[in-house]
Amino acid sequence: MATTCTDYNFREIEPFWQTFWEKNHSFRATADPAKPKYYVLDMFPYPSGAGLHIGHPEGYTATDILARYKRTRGFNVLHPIGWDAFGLPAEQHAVKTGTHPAANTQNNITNFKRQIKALGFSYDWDREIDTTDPRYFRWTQWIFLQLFRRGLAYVDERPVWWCPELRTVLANEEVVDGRSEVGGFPVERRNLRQWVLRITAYAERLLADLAEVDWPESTKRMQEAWIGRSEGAEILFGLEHAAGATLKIFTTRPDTLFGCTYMVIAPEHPLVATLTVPEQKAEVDAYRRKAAAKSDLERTDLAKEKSGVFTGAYAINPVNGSRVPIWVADYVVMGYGTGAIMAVPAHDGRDHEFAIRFSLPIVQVIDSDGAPLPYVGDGRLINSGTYTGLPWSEAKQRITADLAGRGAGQATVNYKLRDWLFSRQRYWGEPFPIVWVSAGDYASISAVRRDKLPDQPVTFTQDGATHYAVPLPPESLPLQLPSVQSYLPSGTGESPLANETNWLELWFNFETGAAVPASQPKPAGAAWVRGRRETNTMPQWAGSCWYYLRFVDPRCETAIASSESLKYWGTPDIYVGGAEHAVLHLLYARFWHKVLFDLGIVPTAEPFRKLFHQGIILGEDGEKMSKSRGNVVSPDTIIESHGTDTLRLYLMFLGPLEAMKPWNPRGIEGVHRFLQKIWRELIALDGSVNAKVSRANQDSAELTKLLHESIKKVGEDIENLRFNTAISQMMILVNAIQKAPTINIETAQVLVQLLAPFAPHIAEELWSRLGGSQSVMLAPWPAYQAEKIASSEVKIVFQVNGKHRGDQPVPVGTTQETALALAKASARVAPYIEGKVIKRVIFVPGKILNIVVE
RNA sequence: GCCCGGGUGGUGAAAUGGCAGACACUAGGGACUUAAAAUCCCUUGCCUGAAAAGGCGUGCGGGUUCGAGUCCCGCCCCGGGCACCA
Repeated sequence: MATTCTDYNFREIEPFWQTFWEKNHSFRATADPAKPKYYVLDMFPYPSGAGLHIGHPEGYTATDILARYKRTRGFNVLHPIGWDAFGLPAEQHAVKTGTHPAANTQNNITNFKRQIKALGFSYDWDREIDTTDPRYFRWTQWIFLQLFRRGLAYVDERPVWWCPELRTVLANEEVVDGRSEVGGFPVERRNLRQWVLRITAYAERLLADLAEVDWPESTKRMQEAWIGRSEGAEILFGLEHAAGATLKIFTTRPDTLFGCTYMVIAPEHPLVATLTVPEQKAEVDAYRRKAAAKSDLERTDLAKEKSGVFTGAYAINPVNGSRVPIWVADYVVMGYGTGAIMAVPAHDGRDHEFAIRFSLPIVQVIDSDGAPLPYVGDGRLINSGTYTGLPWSEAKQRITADLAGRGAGQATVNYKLRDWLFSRQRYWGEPFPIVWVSAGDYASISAVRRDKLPDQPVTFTQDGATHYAVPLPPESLPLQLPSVQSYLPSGTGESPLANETNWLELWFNFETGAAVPASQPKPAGAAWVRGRRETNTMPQWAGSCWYYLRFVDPRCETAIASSESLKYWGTPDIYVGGAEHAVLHLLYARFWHKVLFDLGIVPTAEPFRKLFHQGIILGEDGEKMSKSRGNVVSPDTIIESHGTDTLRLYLMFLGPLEAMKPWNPRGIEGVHRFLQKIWRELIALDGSVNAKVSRANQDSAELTKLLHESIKKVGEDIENLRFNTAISQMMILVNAIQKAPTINIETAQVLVQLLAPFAPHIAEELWSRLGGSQSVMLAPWPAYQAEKIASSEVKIVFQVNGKHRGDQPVPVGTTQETALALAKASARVAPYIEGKVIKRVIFVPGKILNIVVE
């Protein structure tokens, strides 16, 4: 059972074995309680029109090696793949060509599938999923409804990029230098009604549980920074002009409260209008307008010079009653803390810069031990009334506690993490399973379906009318996308779905989810209400937030996956993908997973126990691969010229998996030659087994030792994802086999087994020709024998004062005395110790003897 | 500015604190060949030397250690991420 070629003809061998695997369903994963499971997950690709990028096969080859290796170690391996297929490019293509995004997406998937199959990955294709398939996004919508029911989804006005010329909302990547990518028209920020997910409710757990996962430290640090927990205090400042009114600020430095000489509120702060005195109104309004017109980019660009205006109002410092001027400045942002700060110019760089610029007083309250201001270090308090003399950490607690006692403040924890903007004004995404109804209808629905609704109704108000969000009954899912006339946004800021009146405006049965266009008469029955569908769609993240759960039971029609499947397969044992997802995808997925955990649906609190990032492969020029640079390498080209086994091996031999490394086409020849050499050593010119390979042959002790060392090293390296050194070891073994006049056939078979996870096609072919039964994939991984590796002799290195002065083979177990005697007798060592006093001898048995002399 | 990585031959890279440069690539020389390709052998960090051998060498400067690419301190450079976060 092999091909008939006589030389290493990868063009014949590779398709042959790919067909074999496909016919035999070699990689189908079936739950088997008798076997331990191992779930290897790749970050599933977005099927772009450009096809596979060389970065895809890098990570996918790594996981494929691991998956194939684990199978031979007796694990029941789940290694699935699918498509993250909603998203902007397909929509843009649809706008341009008028073809349905689904058609374009299917074309791209077909192409991706062809490319991925050509790489010979051991995916279980029976589990293929596609996030745009209604049978899949039915459950994405279902999870949304769980979030909605638990009060974790709400509606709010949020700023988005708006292009007046195109009359459409733009994504960040569609805005280049303040202009639309298409057409180059100016863009502006505009508030639109958006769905928002309350990820901040999980901030504490998302942070704490990072301690439980085996992830790269850098990724954990990035998530920590993104969550941005800081402890401090909220402090209420009284307002001079309005008795009883207060201004709430957040600070991490309540210990510096006596050094507060002014306050700053964000331009968007709701109190700006009421605080500002009439004389300052014009100036403040002008400043606010200017700040609002600025993009985030401009606002940070202008950060070099602080700007701001005085409101004319004063606050009262709760700790000492001093009168503090209130300013408006855009270096304070509304989205963090309370949108207002107490400024302590002596101990904060930004406040200091601002105080200098506007000649505001600077009062030092922490002893800097002579260091210049601004001083942000620790120290004892000065100029701080009864707190003077306290160490700062103690002062923080005392001042906060004292303020709390008087109702003027409290200890708080703040997060940089914001709630997640979860809607897009686009066509090509999951529709929200939500219908908006009137207050009256909501009340009647609430009377009978209370358990399906959140504790607090989700509402928005427009043109004086308040709309209430009602979920579709889960049994009525999926809510499919209607076909539309145009994929262009409606022009009002709503998605193209807003133009589909018959889909949008409806009579809605809240018991069954049934819908009838509003243009038709209202059907009979108490459960029918007048509604309008949500026109937003979900972002691409939605589908990728839970796909790893669907893989365990991809065809389940009663749940996201059956509880038995979730129990057996659980979550991925290893997850491999790019570091570009370090924050967003990996944080969003953790959030959803925790919600599902709280619902009792998944058995663990964390989705990805072990995570690994493959490094980026750069172009030959050392730059990031990109179309515009023209340095993109396609896997197809290499497969055509050298075969996929060579490509796989080369990708892994380039360097450590996690490293960023440039593509170097010359190196491909090296690994290709390695495969040809293996073929030549094992197979004769006529295609039969080479005469030097026989069951009758006895391997030399050295070759036997090397073989067992190689079994050990290759296995260990695969477990640790150090594929480059595993390949080096195989090269060393093959070089030795080449030099041996004859080898035992079992040695050849073991070599083929070691090679199989890396270069599976040639391995299958050789295995078959060497007389192996069925597939090399079914042969258990060879075991090494420790006693075959142990040798009776070791080389001991002689050093004098740490410098290498020769070496000598000695029997294992040689004592320090014997070694020292040998060293003294050595012609190379002797001159360095002659006439010198030996101060000390360092002896590492079997390794090194270091003689320290005067 | 802050937070992560990283800096080793002509190149990609190896190296539990213990012989720096494994394994490859490139280049040079040789064998085989009418010739070329393929294949095989030798050389390939720098300096001195015919050789044996010796000296120097892992971005720079210090330190710890019998011994440092590896650990510590201070710099420089490159890459990535975040950034007025109170």
